[in-house]
Amino acid sequence: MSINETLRVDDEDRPLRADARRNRERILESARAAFAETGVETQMDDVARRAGVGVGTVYRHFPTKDALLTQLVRQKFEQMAADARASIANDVEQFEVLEAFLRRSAAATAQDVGMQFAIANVGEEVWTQAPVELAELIAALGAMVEGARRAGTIRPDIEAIDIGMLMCAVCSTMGPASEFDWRRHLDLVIDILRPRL
Amino acid sequence: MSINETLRVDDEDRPLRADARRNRERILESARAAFAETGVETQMDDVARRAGVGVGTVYRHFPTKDALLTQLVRQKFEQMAADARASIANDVEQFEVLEAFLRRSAAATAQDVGMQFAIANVGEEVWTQAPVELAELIAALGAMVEGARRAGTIRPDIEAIDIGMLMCAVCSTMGPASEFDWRRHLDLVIDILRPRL
Amino acid sequence: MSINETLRVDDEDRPLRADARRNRERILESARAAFAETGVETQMDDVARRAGVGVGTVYRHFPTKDALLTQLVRQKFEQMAADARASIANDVEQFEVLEAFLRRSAAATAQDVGMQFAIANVGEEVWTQAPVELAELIAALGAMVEGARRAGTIRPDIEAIDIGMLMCAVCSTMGPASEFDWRRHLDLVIDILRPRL
Amino acid sequence: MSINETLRVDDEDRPLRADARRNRERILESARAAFAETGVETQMDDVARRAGVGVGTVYRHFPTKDALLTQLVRQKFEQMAADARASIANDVEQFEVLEAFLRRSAAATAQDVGMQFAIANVGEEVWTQAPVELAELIAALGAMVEGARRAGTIRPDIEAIDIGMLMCAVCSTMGPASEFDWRRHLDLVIDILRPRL
DNA sequence: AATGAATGAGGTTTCATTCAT
DNA sequence: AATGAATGAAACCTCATTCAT
Repeated sequence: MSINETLRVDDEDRPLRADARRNRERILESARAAFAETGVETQMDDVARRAGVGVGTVYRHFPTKDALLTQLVRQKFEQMAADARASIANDVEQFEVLEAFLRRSAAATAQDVGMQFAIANVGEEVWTQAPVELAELIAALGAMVEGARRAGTIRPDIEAIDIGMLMCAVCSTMGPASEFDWRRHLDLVIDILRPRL
Repeated sequence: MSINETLRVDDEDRPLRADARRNRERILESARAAFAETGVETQMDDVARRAGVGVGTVYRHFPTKDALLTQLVRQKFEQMAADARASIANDVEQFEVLEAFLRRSAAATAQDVGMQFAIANVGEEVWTQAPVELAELIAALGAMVEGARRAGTIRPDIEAIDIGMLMCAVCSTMGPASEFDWRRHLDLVIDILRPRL
Repeated sequence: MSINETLRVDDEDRPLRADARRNRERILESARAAFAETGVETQMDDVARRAGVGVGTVYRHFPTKDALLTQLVRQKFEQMAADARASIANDVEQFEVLEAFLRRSAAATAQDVGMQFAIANVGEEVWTQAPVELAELIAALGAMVEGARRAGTIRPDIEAIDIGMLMCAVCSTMGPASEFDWRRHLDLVIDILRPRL
Repeated sequence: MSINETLRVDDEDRPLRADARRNRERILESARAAFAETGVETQMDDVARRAGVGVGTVYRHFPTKDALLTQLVRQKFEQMAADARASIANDVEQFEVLEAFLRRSAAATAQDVGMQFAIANVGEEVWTQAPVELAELIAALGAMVEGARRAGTIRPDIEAIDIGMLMCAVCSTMGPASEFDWRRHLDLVIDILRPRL
């Protein structure tokens, strides 16, 4: 969670009281778990129960079920972006950095497919609800791509947004009942990224 | 739609009365449109209204909202499988056949993304609900892959199921609010399929 | 079924065509079985299916579910009345005739409790729907009571209607899940009827 | 209503908030009235409207229409059992106590026949849904029977369960449209209970 | 600030009855 | 006369959200 996040409520500018902040964390945590298990149809009461608070409290922090879900999405992208930025710092060959990042991210998502699908089911608007975090992620990916391109280790026409798209695609084949093998999918995708000999 | 489909009800062996068959068609057609527009939360009453029949009639033909959705899925796969089979008949280079099929299918799905997402939102079980149609589609793809492999025009480790997976992935990036360009996605995917030089 | 019954439809004065009469019989028979098994919530479609006719045909014969049930009630009382009348003919001690009749009727009803409860659940109006048949039954019981009273073998203040009431009461304790032993109930009832020493 | 009842929710161990308890009472009261008037087909919305609450509130207190009905049954038996126990306390001749109890109970039920029939129509399972309360009632009746038997004022083979059965029978002849005179029925029943001279 | 009871619009499904074939 | 497809008014129940305590 970003520095911004821990210090401020969504719309107001007052920092949260310590207990309120703790509640907020617990709610987000419970929501993540709940949506992961039950999918979008998870009920707000469930989230509240898991967090050990009343529904009212959940609503005090997130005015809407959608708002809660959105926050979850934001966090996810934020974490990925942070991870991506951190990777770049390490001074190694950039394609390898990128590949490692993709494998790490995919594995992480696979841990949490329920959540992933819950998010997807909200509808497309999710993307538009976390524009900042998404932009940051794309930026970080852009840096990797740039580095790799200079080193000639990536297919030259690949852009950062392509990477995002392909990752999303890989995640889309992860469902628990999925007939598909997302690791195979990821391998193929990484192959696309390599420059043709 | 198969011959079976148009002539018989699911469970019984009597052909449907002419008017009943017409209604059934209209319901399916309306459902397709409705789900495309409104997504899974489309209400049965809406479907009925669009089809110009009472809800009861919808329920007479499809005992459950899920059953209706399932039938839609079945039809979709059936159509794709039919298309795929028809393509093979034509005696041309098999990779080209495959590529053309993929472009056609993707374009068709793009016309109907709402439906696509409605289906996805039912949950993963969809796959298991149209096993026959799916198997037929995979079989047809298998024939193309086989032909192309013999001709050396496809990456040799590609299997029919990979094609299915990649197509699903492409479709998953189609959403109306999607930031992504599925045509680009498809191009990349087709590139994966080609043999490395 | 009375002579009246077999020759005429409820409201009209034309005799039924042979096949129509056969259908009517089958519907009544099926209805009896269906209500016995499933209780009042039996659906008209079920009755039709059992009878091997369409719902429309059921409705042609009985304008209403209630009408069908009513007819069943009528038949039941008619049969009992017929049985009662027949018993009297035999020239034996009248209390014994009565007792035998009660035991026979109760046993018969016990065979068919489902039907019995279906009838009860229609609501009280049932009584008012078969006034003629009921009156005939009461009349027959009256004859027995009269005979027994003259012989001094029945408690003198007992009237025919009391017998009807007590029989109904016995039947009400017959339910399949009933904790009660209706045979015991019947024994007690018969004891009431005897004159106090 | 037992002390338990008024202080606690069915499944949990927390006492109800004052307003919730009040609502619960009102719902039960309204339900009693509604079922009395309209019978089993009374709709949950009606109950809610009468109680001046939303349907949701009714469902919060009683998860099912059946659960609501069951609670009504429970209360009824509980009240009768309480009445029976209280009667015993008074130190008079036990047959008279029993007779008075029967007359009181019958009269009370007669006030509320609709309810009585609503209950009956749920199906036989009602008995099994209030086993505790029923057992308590039978126990109390047992005490009376025992006392009377020792005093020789009751027919010696009568058991408590017989009393229960006969009471049910009397109630079954109470319907508003009933041709029968339940007071007469009750008189006859009480006569059975007396010892033969 | 937190709680959880209350709300009630709506969603799916049923089934007695009608009516075109 | 018979058929069974169509109808659509309910019925029950859910759950996001509000609001009194």
